Amino acid sequence: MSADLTARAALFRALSHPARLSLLRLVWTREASGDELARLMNLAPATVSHHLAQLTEAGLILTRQDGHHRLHRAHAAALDLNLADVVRGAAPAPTPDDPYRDRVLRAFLKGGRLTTLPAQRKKKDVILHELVTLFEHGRHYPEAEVNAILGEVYADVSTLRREMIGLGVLKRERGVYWRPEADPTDS
Amino acid sequence: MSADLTARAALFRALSHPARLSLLRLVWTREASGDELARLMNLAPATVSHHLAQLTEAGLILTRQDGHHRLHRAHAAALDLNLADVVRGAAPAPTPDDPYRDRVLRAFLKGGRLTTLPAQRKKKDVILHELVTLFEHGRHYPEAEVNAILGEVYADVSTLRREMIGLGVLKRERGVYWRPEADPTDS
DNA sequence: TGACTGATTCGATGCCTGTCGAAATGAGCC
DNA sequence: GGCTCATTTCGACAGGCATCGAATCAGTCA
Repeated sequence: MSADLTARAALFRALSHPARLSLLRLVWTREASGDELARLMNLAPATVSHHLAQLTEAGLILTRQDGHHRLHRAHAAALDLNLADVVRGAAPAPTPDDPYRDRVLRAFLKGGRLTTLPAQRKKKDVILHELVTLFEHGRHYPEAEVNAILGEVYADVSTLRREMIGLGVLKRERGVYWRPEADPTDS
Repeated sequence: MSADLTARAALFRALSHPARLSLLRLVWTREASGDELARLMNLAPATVSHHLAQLTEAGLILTRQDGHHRLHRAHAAALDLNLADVVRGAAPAPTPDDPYRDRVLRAFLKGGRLTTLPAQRKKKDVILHELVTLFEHGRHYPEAEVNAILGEVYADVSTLRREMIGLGVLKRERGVYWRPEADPTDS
């Protein structure tokens, strides 16, 4: 019953640019590396990487390492859906696993500690969503305990706190903190 | 065999915003008027109108007049497509008729003459695409003939010429004009 | 016809996105 | 370890888009 219109919109958003459709079609039957695609499409490698990242995040492209290259191919099965079903919410979640999330977590959380707080918003959100799981639902935390918990992970505790409040994954009132039940970024 | 990635991307673009998905779902089973939708979604009527226009242009919503209201409903049949087919180009054109195009043409072309050249780019493009059909494919036109043909439709011939060249629906070289085979806005 | 009401358009504002060059990263190889 | 090449990230810029209030338009009813 999770409507989650934003997630569905994100799927369509990934498909809403001609260059990305073109990319998908190019890797539909055979694998191709990033700069091969860049050459085929007359785009800068950076731009292709950008588009591939969006397709990957939507779960529409799979990637494997092969020597110096990284080979991409379309995840055709993920697209075998009826449009109307997706719009109405009858189709299964289009992104079963989230490779982007994994990449971000691996990149910034090393040995259980946060190396840097990402500046890019999407990545920061991933990190904050992950870190807030350190708090239990339905419990109230005094600021000192919040600081202790976050301090295990990252030195600049106050920034983390502020960012979590800003994102809404953590709530504060009268110096007491808690983790709200509903994720504010959902539907 | 027409790739026409831009048109396919446009379909996805129409679906790529949560508000538009929400609108589609609201009018999936029952009709609703614009300001009813605005109230339901807590958006300004202007914003809803904007989103409805995009959905309509993509052929996803049908509208009929009823008393003081204009009632909208989802064109569910237009969405009964397989995502992979649309991406690969195997699905039939998602927008069989184009109500937006019709509206623009009716608004600006009266009695076979152009009343005003629209300032809004999307509308101007519609008009220019329509007017360029006055020229045959594979023929070369001296400037005088171009002026004569366009003059039948609109007084400011030089602006029309310039805009068509700019859009790429008309080509010029050494004072000779012709209509290129491929629509530059396709593919 | 005139007036009313809902819908659309216009104009402004702020955010988001596509694009690229340059710099940083990372994976293989010696 | 260092070298090389592909890829990604960063920073910047331009163009596009969502949103709204105000002004305009259009259709209906009296």
